[in-house]
Amino acid sequence: MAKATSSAEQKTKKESFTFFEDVYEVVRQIPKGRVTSYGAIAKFLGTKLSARMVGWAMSAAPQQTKKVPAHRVVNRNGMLTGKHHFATPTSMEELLLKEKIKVKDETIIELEKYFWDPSMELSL
DNA sequence: CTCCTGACTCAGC
DNA sequence: GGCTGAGCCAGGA
Repeated sequence: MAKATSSAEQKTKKESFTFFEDVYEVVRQIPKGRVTSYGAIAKFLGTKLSARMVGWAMSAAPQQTKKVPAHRVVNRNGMLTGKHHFATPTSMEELLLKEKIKVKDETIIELEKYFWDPSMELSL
């Protein structure tokens, strides 16, 4: 999908943050009660080899003007690896539980059931 | 400017 | 079957 920031994406300053916006945008499009992995987003953005960048971009998510449901983003195993980066280490789990997502021991149960692949959903 | 680290993932042992 | 190493890009010290 084309980004609406095409005009604001000019190289006036830096084009690096483009990657960040893409990540946030995808994450924002995650339906309620669904989750995705860094690798899925990374692959969707074409940086499949750098899933770290996705998670790293998430660390800057709260810095963004627009809120990003980073709690819906987990690692490939469904583990809430980034819960410690939230306001509280339990906020992520609680948010997921509110989404009717089963979380046990910092890990999402039946991840494939809640899994939401951007390259699949947004591609269709 | 160089080195290290990081919310990941895969391959190898 | 669990641990380690390497690859990825970007930013901070």
